[in-house]
Amino acid sequence: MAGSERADAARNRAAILAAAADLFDRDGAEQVSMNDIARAAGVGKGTLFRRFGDRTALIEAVLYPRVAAMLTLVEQGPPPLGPGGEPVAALHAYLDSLLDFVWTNRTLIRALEHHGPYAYYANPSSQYWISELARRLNAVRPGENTDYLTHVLFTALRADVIDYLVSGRRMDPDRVRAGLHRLAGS
Amino acid sequence: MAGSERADAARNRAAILAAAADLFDRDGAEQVSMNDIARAAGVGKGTLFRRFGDRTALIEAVLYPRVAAMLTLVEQGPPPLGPGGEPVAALHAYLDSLLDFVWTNRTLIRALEHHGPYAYYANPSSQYWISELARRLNAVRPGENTDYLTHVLFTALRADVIDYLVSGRRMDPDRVRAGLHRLAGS
DNA sequence: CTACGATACGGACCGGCGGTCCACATCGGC
DNA sequence: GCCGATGTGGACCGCCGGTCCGTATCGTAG
Repeated sequence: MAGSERADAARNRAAILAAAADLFDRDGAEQVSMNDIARAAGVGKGTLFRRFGDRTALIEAVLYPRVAAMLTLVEQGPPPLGPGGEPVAALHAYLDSLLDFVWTNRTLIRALEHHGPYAYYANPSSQYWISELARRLNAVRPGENTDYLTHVLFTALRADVIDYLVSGRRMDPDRVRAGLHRLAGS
Repeated sequence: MAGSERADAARNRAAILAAAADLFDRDGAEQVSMNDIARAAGVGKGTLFRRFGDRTALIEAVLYPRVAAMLTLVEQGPPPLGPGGEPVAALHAYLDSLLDFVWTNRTLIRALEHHGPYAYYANPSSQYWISELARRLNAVRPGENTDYLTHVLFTALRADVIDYLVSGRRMDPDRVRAGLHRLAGS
């Protein structure tokens, strides 16, 4: 059957994704080598690269379902996060969700951030989060130039930044949240 | 002579620093291996590690004189950047200087940013820049809690962020500058 | 049930990295 | 000119991400 996946291949793909997710979440993505993942999945290294191409793609594949879940909430969920809500509430709900998402998946996202020059920003998901952020900011501040503010807010939502503030500086996550909302304006 | 450096050792140290600075500035620090530097300096790899310990320390050593120069201006130069100026002007002069410093040395600073979890923030220079920023912010906004704002501003001054905005997004550096000043408040 | 091409497998292998080690060379005070 | 302290350089180490290819497995056509 053309375009379809052999049964053993599908089994291995699932095993690799599960093993990678486990190891990444437990040890931090930067500490886990491709060999580690292959061994944990009970699979040869070649299989792993054949399925996913390279390390970055594997990380993105692990992250993908979590991105998709959040995307669904943003695009089709109930207000204020979903469409149809009042602009100020929509903006704040969006910031909260992003903050939560980044915090929960910080080890994976950090690994993407620290790969290549603009690799993280070039990621399609990032592009989407940024443009959606710009949209919601503009709805709250029509006419204003929110370009720079958009990027500052997005940068303040980087995993390494949040992680540094919360884990390194022991800043209360609610303080971070409040700071973000304050920057975004009422 | 105890504590002193043999003549050949001093010569090699200078050669290594010069070669490293050249290569880093020309090719971007992330592209340059320790072997490259050793070869360019006409020195064995062992010598390079004996002098500087590891890659991070070498990068810091290359950056050090530039940091020291800026430090002198901040601590002993004429107002508004140096001490004695009016608080608002002092803050804005400081932001401008930091922006300029980061942009000029972006390849070196990026290399530090992408090393270990909090390596960049743990760097003594960073600690100083941050605390000085907090001081000047507080002088302008007495009584307010400027903790989070301080870190957001400092993050907005990361080399990878500025580089992404200016080189990647083609944002006018003056726009970045204006945005920073706006965030810092009048 | 068999035969057979397409597909997938796994681990030896590759080049290059940061970092270490140590037999040997050089330096410089006496 | 002697000789211990200091410095040197490149072979070497373990590990990384990524590739290659002889072999095993799959699933279909007959």
